[in-house]
Amino acid sequence: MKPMTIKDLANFLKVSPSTVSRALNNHPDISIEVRQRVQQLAEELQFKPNSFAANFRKKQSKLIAVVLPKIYRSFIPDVIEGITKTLKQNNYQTLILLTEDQLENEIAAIQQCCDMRVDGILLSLSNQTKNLDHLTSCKSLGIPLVLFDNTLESQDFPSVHINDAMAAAACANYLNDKKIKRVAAVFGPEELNISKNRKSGFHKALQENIICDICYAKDAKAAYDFVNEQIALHQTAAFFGISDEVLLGIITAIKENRLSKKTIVIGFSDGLTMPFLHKQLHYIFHDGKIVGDQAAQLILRHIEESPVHKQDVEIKVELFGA
Amino acid sequence: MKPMTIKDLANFLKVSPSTVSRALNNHPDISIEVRQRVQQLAEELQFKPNSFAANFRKKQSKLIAVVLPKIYRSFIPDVIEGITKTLKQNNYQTLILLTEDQLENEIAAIQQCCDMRVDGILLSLSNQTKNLDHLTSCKSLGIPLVLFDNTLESQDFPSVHINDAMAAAACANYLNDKKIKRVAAVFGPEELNISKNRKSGFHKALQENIICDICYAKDAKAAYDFVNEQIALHQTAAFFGISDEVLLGIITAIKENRLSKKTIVIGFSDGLTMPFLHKQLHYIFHDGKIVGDQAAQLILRHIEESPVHKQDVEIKVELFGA
DNA sequence: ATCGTTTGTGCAATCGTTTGCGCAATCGTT
DNA sequence: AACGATTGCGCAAACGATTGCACAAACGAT
Repeated sequence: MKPMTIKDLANFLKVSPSTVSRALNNHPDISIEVRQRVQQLAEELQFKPNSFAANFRKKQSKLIAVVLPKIYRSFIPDVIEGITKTLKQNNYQTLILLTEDQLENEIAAIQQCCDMRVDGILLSLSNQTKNLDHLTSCKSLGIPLVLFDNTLESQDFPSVHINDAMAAAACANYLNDKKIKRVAAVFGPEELNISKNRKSGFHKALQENIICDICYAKDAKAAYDFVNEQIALHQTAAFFGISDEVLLGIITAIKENRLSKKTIVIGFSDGLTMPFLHKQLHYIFHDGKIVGDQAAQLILRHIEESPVHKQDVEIKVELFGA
Repeated sequence: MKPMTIKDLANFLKVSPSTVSRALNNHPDISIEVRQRVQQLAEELQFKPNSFAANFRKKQSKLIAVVLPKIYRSFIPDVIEGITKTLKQNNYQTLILLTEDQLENEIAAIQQCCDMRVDGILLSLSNQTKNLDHLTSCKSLGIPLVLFDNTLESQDFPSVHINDAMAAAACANYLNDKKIKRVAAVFGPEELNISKNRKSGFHKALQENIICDICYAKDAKAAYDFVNEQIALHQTAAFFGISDEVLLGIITAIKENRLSKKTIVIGFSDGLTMPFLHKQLHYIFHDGKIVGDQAAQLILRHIEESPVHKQDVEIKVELFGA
């Protein structure tokens, strides 16, 4: 048997389809009594309007696409959680497209989003992405887009992220206060904007008399090797790690060297695994849920109040730890 | 200016809209020449058919919903990666709905999926879910659904997961061979089917003369506390952990007790963080990508070849480690 | 009683693609 | 040459909800 339509409901109630439609949408033109009668019957019969038809007519999908490189083990899961939660509350659904850090996939994903007429796009750039040329189609189609996490400065698209430079500076200042002589700093892939910003913030704040060895680690293993090396060479006793991934390498290395007690470790973390693993960890609590929530709110604002002036969101962070 | 339609293209090419539509869809009724002319112009003008209209007409969304409790730090990210990759290759997009382990959210999510007419649903049960009654609407609407990871036996819906009992038995056998006297086994939340299956498999295989202390840990901290306790009480030197989460607790505890070298740790892991953290770890490699890929393939089969006979997929796993 | 308003409802067009069916033109067979 | 089969394309009717507009009824004010 065919699914019910608005017409069926209308025939049954002896009103016109338009009335049913309006009643269901709480249109003020319809009298309270009729509205209730319609809604009640719809409820009883479990009638669900065909969303294809509605989307088609209204030209909106109630879909927001989240385009990102990969669902890493930390941070991103929280971001997605934050996004879906906020979107759901506003009757939007979340679409996930992964780019695997390939620019071509990112381009294809954006194209895909445009083709399927999503109502908005949340984008975290691949680390191959050097400019925003591939986003022109969004712009011309009028699809709102906000950048989050790994972003690029842009006139056209707002972004949401923490103030990486300032947060990294806070870490540097902590180390300054500890009067250390030397620190080993581990960043992520060099091309990532996050790496760049955190690195420059860190360096600007770090006192000049502190020697700083640096490394761009693509994964925990690379950080681990670097740390072992540094310990062997300089008995380094202070480490800065840009992410949970590299902190894992750092912490594993100092534990294996039996140095966990006397070593300072500081960095960026989502506050779960790493602080548990190493109780003395000091960290900038980088809360993905907030980033996700803010990004979602921003895109919703752009969807609903058409031309909003471009405005970035900068999330405040704090230094936590023992 | 309005976006182009098939009609515009048709007028321009002096053919009928139906011809354009068929040409674009490579319908064999259309001659090669016409087909090429149409496709070429479409390409040049960057014409994209309105997917709302197409979906509406064809009654399909090309959307698969993935409904799951939460994006934990391990395993699930891989599952999602596997799912999206396979679906994308088949021109489907992935929708994420999180239930936060609440049955009511799960019910609402399923309802939502039905309302928006997704083409299929991949569901990992919340741990409050004791039966599959809320899935009847999918059944009656004919929306294919496959269960994955945390599942329940069902006549109606196929499922994909590893053979938990057998994998846990493999761990037990490893311990049998090591001639240990005592083992502490840490499971996840008691109500999880995964916990139940792994536990019973483990116990059935474990030799009777081995003393086994068990614990249901809701997180790493609980596992950690339990392990510390066990070490204090019995100098336990063998541990079994059901997931990366509890393994983190176990490993952290034995490291803090300076026991990492002489202690056997075995369990289920996604093969990333934990084996890195503890090089001596033995683990059942529980690959989320494969689970995701298989689940996606299964749902696609159900969508495309209408009534497929119900058939579960059991993924083979192996014991890895030092 | 008459003439604006307001209020509530229905009519019918519309969104853009797909698809069943009809129909010419072409082809192959005897 | 005549006839059925095939090929290639167009016509027009869907799909089901939304919405601008028309319009009747009810109302209030003069």
